[in-house]
Amino acid sequence: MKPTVHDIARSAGVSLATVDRVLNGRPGVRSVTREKVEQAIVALGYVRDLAAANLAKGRTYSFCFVLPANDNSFMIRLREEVEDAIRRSAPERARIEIVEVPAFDAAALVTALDAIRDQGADGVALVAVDAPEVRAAVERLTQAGIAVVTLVSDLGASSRDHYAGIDNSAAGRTAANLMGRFLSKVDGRVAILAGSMLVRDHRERLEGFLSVLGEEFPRVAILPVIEARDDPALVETMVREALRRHPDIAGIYSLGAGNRGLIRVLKEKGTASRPVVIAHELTASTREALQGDLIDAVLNQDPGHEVRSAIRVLKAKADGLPVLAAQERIRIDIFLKDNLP
Amino acid sequence: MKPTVHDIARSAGVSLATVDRVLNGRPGVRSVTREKVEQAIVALGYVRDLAAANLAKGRTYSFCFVLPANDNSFMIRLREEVEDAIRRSAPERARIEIVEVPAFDAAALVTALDAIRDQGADGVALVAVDAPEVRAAVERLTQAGIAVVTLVSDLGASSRDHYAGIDNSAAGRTAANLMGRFLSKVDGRVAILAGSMLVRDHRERLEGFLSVLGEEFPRVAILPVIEARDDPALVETMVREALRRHPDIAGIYSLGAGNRGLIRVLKEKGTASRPVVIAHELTASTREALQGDLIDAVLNQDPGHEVRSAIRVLKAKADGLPVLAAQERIRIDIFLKDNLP
DNA sequence: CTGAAAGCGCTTACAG
DNA sequence: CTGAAAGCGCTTACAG
Repeated sequence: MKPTVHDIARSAGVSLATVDRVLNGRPGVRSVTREKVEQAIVALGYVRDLAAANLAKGRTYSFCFVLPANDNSFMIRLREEVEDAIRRSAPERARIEIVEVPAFDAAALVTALDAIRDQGADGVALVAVDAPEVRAAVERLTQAGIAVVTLVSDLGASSRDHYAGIDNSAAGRTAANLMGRFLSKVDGRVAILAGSMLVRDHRERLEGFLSVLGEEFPRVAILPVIEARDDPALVETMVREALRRHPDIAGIYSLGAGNRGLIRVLKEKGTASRPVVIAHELTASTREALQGDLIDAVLNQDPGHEVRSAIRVLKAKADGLPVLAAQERIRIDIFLKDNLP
Repeated sequence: MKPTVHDIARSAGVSLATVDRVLNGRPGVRSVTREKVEQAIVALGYVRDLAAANLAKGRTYSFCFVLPANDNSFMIRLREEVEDAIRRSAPERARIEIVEVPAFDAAALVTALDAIRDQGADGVALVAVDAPEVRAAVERLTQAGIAVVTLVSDLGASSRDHYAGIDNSAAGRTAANLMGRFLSKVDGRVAILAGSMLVRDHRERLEGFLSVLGEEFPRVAILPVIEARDDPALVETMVREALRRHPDIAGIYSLGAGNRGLIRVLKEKGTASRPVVIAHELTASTREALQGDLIDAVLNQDPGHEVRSAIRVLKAKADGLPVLAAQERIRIDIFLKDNLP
């Protein structure tokens, strides 16, 4: 039988309360007593039953997800995944709330984070806007003992406990590698479509893409980055304009959201004469475009995994437990039309 | 406050024991009583605390992993992941055992499965050899109320509860798509390297590869499949021989294991004059080959995810709980040298 | 600094 | 068919 606190108490000749004090590193135990208990613990090979502990504590976790009120498909999915988690969280003694803030708005994000700190919570997950004032607000949260996980987009050099998202620089490099190999002519021109350089994920993808393309496919020319705020309508206009001005565009790397707009333009061009296209995030529209041969590859991050991972990490932090790095690494999915889930 | 069994008992005017009987669908409750309780349950919006239930039951899960005694890197990793899980399983009231059986040996697998059924267990995970007698043994397990999960390689049309592995047909199709696009000449010759046609995963990869290559890259010629039993030494000999007989091989798809042998041959040829190579499973050697430009892409399944997923599913089945399909889908990782983890 | 007792939410003999 | 009581492994006031 697995040893319990009773076994330790008996073996060390102390009471349950004392065992508990030692187990939880609480003060008020003479060091001789503490040592006796510690010896019993290793001698018996005791490992504590966390479920029982949490039950006794009546512990219920309280987490908050701060999400941008962005209406692109990816953010909508992300919100749905959090809502699903909320539905499942009832039996797991966790209370999860969603707070929406305007997209790409550091000030609003800071206000929301400070409000959470004032209310109190065990942990916060946020899609970070990469700005000094956000860094400072996160610092205030961690100072207050609240665990912080960045979601989807990270915050550079901050005190957040964990980042639940993909390596965006690797994603950019991967996109460049595929783009270079998929281009039929070695010396085409490539257009890059981004949302905003205010968020770190877009900046990192861009950087990664440019570096690999520059090193390994030096004859490919790159047009100035098109910044379309992840807005389908704006994307559509700007891509149309770019293709008009540069009819020889051989490839498009869409590293942000709003791909619906891009796909409308591609559809007009037709499968045969469209450029090579690599986009991010598998949504209803990119999936359809992949199947309809309008897009060549989609790099994806799984919002369900990100949300579940963020919650697992917040729980582990709240319990003071280590996180299983391998389990929490969010992978870059590469989808061709052949491996769509 | 979340309602508990006490609240239901009070609200329905019955005892805890009766509430428990209704909750767990146990017999011996008059239907009037049962209905009173059921009404209270919905009225209060009760949801049971599984952790507390398991604690009270003193439930401890007993699972068994049946793994092939294969010494390729992938199987070694898989075993290590199970061992890690065993280490972590102590606090989670689960007892997990590993049983080793000779690789590609249906009879030995059947013997092992029947032994487990006789001993008793809550669930079994096995790397299936796709044979009728294995199917029958699995049937006997599920008949005995033991949950069965196939791991890495599935068992066609069987009564297994779940498959924790990738879609191998999609993996083969994806490999073909990449191969077709990566080949510099549209009309090269491609060699295929497999382990054994006795395991379903290899057969499915082959099928998927051939179908996409045939449809989308019809001018690519395919050489007869080389079957090398996942054995590095054998792989080395056979690949060397193939390259000697067909010096014009432009691509190699290695859909099984034993890639160390393949990589030795590639190293001799040198980065510049080697064929396009797509392989499976990220191991120390394929990783190094990817970084050293000896391999172009590696399709991977994450053994850690597969093992953890198998355990989650076995637990859910043992508890009679639904599995979260989205969470348990094992993805095909595509690694280029740019997105290595 | 230490311990006896009650309790977390559920289940399980046992008695009636 | 139904209920009172004890217990799962841990924690928490409270008393000393």
